[in-house]
Amino acid sequence: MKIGELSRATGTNIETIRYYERIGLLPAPDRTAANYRSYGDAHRSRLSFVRHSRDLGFTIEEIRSLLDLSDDPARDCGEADRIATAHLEQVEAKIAQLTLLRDELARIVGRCRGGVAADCRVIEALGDHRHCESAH
Amino acid sequence: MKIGELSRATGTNIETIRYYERIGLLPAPDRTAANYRSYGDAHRSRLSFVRHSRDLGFTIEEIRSLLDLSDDPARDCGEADRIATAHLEQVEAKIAQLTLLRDELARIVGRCRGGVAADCRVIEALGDHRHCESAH
DNA sequence: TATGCACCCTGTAGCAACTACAGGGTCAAG
DNA sequence: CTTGACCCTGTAGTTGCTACAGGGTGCATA
Repeated sequence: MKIGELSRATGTNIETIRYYERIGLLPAPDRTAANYRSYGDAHRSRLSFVRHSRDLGFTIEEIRSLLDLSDDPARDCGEADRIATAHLEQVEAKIAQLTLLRDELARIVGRCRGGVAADCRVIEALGDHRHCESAH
Repeated sequence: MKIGELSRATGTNIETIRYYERIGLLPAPDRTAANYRSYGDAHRSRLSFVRHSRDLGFTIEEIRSLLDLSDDPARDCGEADRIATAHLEQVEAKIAQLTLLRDELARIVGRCRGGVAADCRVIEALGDHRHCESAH
C-alpha cells in the first residue's frame, strides 16, 4: 500500500509516518518504480504499535525499547513491564500535580467578582504565591 | 540586584530570565558599568507573576495578556477571568484524559506474568488497540 | 492530446518553552 | 597575580511533530 493508504489505515499523518522513518522508528519500505513508498502488513502493524503507544503517552525512546523487545521474542518480558510501570507512575504523578493545580485555579477563578483590573483578584492571586493553599 | 540574585529570589533559571527578556515578557533592565543587568523590585514582582502563572500552566501568550491587563489597572477584569476559566477547563480536560490513560495502562501492566517477550501481554496489548476498554 | 487533479517525493523551517553550551569579560578575596 | 564566582552574547539543541516550497507521477476526463 502507498503512504496515503497506510495513513488512513492507522490514523497517522503522512508527514508523521515519514518522520518516524527518518528517525529510524519505522524501517524504510520498498519503493515503486516512481519512487513511491510501498508498505506491507508488517509495516502497518508496527505503525499501529507505535501509534497506540504514543496515544498511551510513551515517549519515542520508550517505544524504541519496546519495539526492540518485540523484535526479539526470546528476550525477557521484565524490561517491557519495567518501562510500562515507570510510565504508569509518571502518569499518576502528572495527574496528582494537575489536580493540585486545578484546585488552585478553581479557587482563583472563583474569586473574580468583575470590576477593573486594579481590583482583580485573579491578577492579584497570580502575582502573589502566598494566596495559594498548596504547593505547585 | 544582579541576575543571579533575581534568579535565587524567584526560583527562576538565569537562562530563563534572559529568555523572557528576549521574547519581551520582561522589560530590559538597566545595566551597570560592566554591562551587568540590574534589577529592581518591579522586575522581581513581575517575574514572580510570570513564574507563578507558568507553574499554574498558563502559556507565555496567556501570561502576556494577563500582564497587559495588570499594566492597565483601568481595564475590565473580565478578560483575566476568561483566560483563567478557559485554562481551568483545559486542565480539567487533561486530567480526564490522563485518567482514562492511567486506567488503560494499569490494566496493561497488571497483565504481565513474566516470561519471554513472545508471550508478553504488555507488548501484545500495545500492538493491538482492541485490547483496550476505553478510547484514548 | 491536453489538462486537471489527487497523490507522491525531498528538504528545510517552524512550533513551545526552555536549556546548554562556547567563548569571552568582570571583580573581589587570598 | 591568580583563582573562582559571577556576568555577557549568540547559537544550537530538546520533543514530537507539522507545514510549507518546489517539484514529479498517474489517471480520468474534455
